[in-house]
Amino acid sequence: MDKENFFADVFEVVRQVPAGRVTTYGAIANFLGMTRSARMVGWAMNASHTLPDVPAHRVVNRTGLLTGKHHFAHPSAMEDALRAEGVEVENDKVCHFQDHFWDPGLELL
DNA sequence: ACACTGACCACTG
DNA sequence: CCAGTGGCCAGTG
Repeated sequence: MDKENFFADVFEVVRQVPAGRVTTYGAIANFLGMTRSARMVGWAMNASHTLPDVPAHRVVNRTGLLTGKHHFAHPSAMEDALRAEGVEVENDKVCHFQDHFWDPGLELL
């Protein structure tokens, strides 16, 4: 765990998220021990484009809202990708979010 | 070197 | 129940 590996940690966790599942910034931050730094997690996702296997579209806020959809190549890319994986998205929000929620510290651990 | 911003979350009133 | 405020880390102007 080096100083610069903060992003790598986030990317790695996100990379472990199975298709059809969604996680939250807070869950990742909490898993890394930075519950209060959830903002950093989202900001780290900004560098996710540097890696090919970082499904940022599976990362949403704690309400299941696709907050970062506007940061994708296309605004609809996020919900489109989620729908392609079987995740129901309505009004830029994940339906049955609780059912699709994937906690790294609960299932990954 | 200082200040502001950012794909957020939790607590308090 | 809804609104407001604080906190965290790192990067950029």
